Amino acid sequence: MEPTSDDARRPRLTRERIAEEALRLIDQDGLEGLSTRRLGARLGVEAMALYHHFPAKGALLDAVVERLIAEIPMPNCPRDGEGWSPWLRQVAGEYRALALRHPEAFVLLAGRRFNARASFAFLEANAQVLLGAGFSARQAAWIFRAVGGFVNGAGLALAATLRQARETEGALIADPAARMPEFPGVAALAPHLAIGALDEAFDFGLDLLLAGIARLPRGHGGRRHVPPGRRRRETRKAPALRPGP
Amino acid sequence: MEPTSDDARRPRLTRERIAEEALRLIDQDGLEGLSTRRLGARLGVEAMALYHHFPAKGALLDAVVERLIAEIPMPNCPRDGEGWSPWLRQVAGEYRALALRHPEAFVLLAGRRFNARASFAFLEANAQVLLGAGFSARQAAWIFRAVGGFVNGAGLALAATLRQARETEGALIADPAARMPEFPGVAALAPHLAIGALDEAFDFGLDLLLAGIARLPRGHGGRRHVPPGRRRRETRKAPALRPGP
DNA sequence: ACGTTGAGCTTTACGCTGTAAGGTGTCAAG
DNA sequence: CTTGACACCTTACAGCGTAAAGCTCAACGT
Repeated sequence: MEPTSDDARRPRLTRERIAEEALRLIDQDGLEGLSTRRLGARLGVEAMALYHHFPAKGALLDAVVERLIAEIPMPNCPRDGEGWSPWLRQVAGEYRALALRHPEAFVLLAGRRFNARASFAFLEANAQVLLGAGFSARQAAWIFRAVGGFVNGAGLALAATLRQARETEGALIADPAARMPEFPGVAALAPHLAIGALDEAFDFGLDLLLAGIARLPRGHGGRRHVPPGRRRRETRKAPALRPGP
Repeated sequence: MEPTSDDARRPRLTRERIAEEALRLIDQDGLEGLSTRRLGARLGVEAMALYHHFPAKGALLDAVVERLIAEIPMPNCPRDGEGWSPWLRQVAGEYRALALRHPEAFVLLAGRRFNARASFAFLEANAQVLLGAGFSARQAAWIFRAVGGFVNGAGLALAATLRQARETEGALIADPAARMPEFPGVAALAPHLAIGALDEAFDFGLDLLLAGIARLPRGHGGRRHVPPGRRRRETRKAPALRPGP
């Protein structure tokens, strides 16, 4: 089973090497630039060779997602009741850093369901911290969804902004107002939505969430969360279970 | 310039008709199922005919995004200082409803920068409401980013969940715990992350944000937002302006 | 020492994609 | 009737994901 033969010539293919080169290719040429043939060429191999390591391209993308998740350094989990907030803040920051480093690949993170182990391990660490802080399972799940949703959305917006900035490469950047006389409100907000203000906007949103979470009553029951405002008054959306059997 | 000729035979192509049929096709067969040829066939036309109405497929997708945005009913904008909260809640709910109705297309909304007029008009309405409520431009921009990020992320997660549920079509659904003995935390959260709990999780996150926003000091200056916790203590990420010109 | 095996990669091929280039038909204006 | 523009069609090309079969060669049982 050992290769031992032409290591000198070619370092042999592994899932890890493939996923890593795939990520590099995405970073360089965008998601649409990743094709089995081009990836194979970079690895010194024909396209079909990849299919001995992944059943389909989708599985390869899952591996790239896992590689991205693995890039997040996990700080040592606090077990006391108060460490959860800085912990969440740091993990959220690292997650966002992925969008900065890999704007072309970030949509994979935001758009695909966690499938692989590394992703579950990531989720597990978060769950442990929240449960350890005294939140109920229900609260922890909702907190994860809320923070996760925000971080995904903000990362996606950041990635899109970076991508667009790279495309228009120094061309007509911004032109904040004056270009849209009919949208004065947008013009007023524009400077604070520009690329330089993204950091602060992210911190703002995250602080909002964390402050709200800190104010939650801890309880393993977590019977029902009824916030300041009344429940939505319009007709509730159906829970969207599949219609037919 | 008027068609007036073979309306009986074929209703003529317009950008609107094309975008609408494209959305229907995406809803039915997924984003990857949208091809110029298949779309053309549905419209009773050859693929290349589309290129007389859109310069490229990307422009068509932008039109689909615009169509989606236009689907959001905009409630009459409040001009007083308190109406912003229910207004935001309703708009957020409608936005999320898009993810429910068009799970396959939602990634377009979350992943592409707003380009077209309708999208700007949407942004403008939000800006007007927030500015009218007494928030500074900076605050309004951050609020929009925070709520927008959350709503995009949550919608994406919802869409992914719906998509996955449709794929595994009644097959091994959920299997909440027992399948992963090494991830007890995840197993504990799983029931509250399942498809039936998504509504409540969304409301929870949104309430968190809205409550936090309501607590903001109104001010046109909005000099600096320094929340309960100290600023991020780790080294700040670079603002990510493009590196070299 | 020798045939067998099977992993790892290549070859070939198919149906699909987006779209560039140029052709065709129809209709309104002159 | 001629003209020209517009809307659509035809053809073609390079590239895509991947099914199926072939090649090469180290490792193994006998």
